[in-house]
Amino acid sequence: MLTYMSLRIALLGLLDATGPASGYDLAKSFERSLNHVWQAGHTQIYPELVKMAADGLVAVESEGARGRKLYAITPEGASRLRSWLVEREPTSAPRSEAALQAFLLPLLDRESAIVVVERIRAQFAERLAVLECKPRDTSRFGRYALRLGLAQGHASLAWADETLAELRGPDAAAVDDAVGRD
Amino acid sequence: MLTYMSLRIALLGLLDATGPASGYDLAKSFERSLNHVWQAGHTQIYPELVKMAADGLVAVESEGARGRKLYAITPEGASRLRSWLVEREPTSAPRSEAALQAFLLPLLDRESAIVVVERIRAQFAERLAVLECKPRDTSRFGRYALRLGLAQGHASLAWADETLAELRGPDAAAVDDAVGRD
DNA sequence: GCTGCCATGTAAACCGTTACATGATTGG
DNA sequence: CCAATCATGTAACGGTTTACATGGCAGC
Repeated sequence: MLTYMSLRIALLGLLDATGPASGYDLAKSFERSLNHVWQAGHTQIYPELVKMAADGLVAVESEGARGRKLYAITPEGASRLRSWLVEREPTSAPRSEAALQAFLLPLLDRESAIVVVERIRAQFAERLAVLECKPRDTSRFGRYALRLGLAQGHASLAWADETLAELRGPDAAAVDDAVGRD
Repeated sequence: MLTYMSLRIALLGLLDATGPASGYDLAKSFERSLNHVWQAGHTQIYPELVKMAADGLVAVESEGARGRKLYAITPEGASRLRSWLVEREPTSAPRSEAALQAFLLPLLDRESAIVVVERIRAQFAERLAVLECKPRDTSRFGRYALRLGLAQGHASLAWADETLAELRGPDAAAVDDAVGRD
């Protein structure tokens, strides 16, 4: 019955933190700063802003060129945002294709398993690289989530390296050392 | 256009690994072994099995008492499963309410932030405790995913502890400043 | 004039959750 | 006999993705 409305919260959070913004701006913000935490495209954002305006959580502050509409958070919206943050017990619905592949690894022969783990590792590494490019100090907003992402990313990479070492076996250890990781 | 069909893969994986099973059995398996990797309830599983049978990926092997239907994976299904595992580049669509709360922490005053992080920490700890209860050696199936979950869980807990220390610690003034600014 | 980005939206299809619904069997 | 568990399903709703669609403005 309960709808979680996390998309609303994310939008309210961005509006509260960075001031009035258009749907377009918010979509960009999702791409830039929130993509490792929550995802949403403009096709989800535009209708949601309309509904949120109807519910009094945001208001159109001004309309600019090219039909650009600037939304601002209302006191009601700011209040709801803080209530959610303090009261909401976070739920986790893990759905990770990488973890699913890891789960099913024993179905494969050793060679194939190594290929799969290498690909998973590459993806973890890429994700981590993206996070490590982000400024850690300048934007204070989102820095806790950034650190959480970094911690999880490093742990995931370490898992991939351990798993590869195990799959390649003790004989391969010497080769590993000589060639280096990755 | 492409649907990822990860639910199908998960079902095929379980059928391949543990032999023929009913929808009910599969729902239990999800709860028991796959819940930290992929989630699905019986209302999703039953219709999906019917569609998979129509597509020739599984077949009803026998019907037992109480209308119990035993599904078995077909050679076609096993082949598709392995192709997916070897070829599929895993995609991640992160949607974590805990991370969202972490992201928005700077909106709160120090006291509230501590309460929120404590709750997040408790949930990470609970998740980890569940994983640590699972047998690590007996069932080799799923053990790689289990280790991945443990690694990520420990990293998440460490993040919570560090964050709490920072929020409570002598640097806490910096957080207050950050909240006050802008 | 063309390319690319700004800026907004709608509609259909798909995936997942919640609620509803039914009946058989086992153990106390 | 009653409760719990086994066992299967359907329907409605809501959230997400993909595809479609439009037009303004800026720089080359």
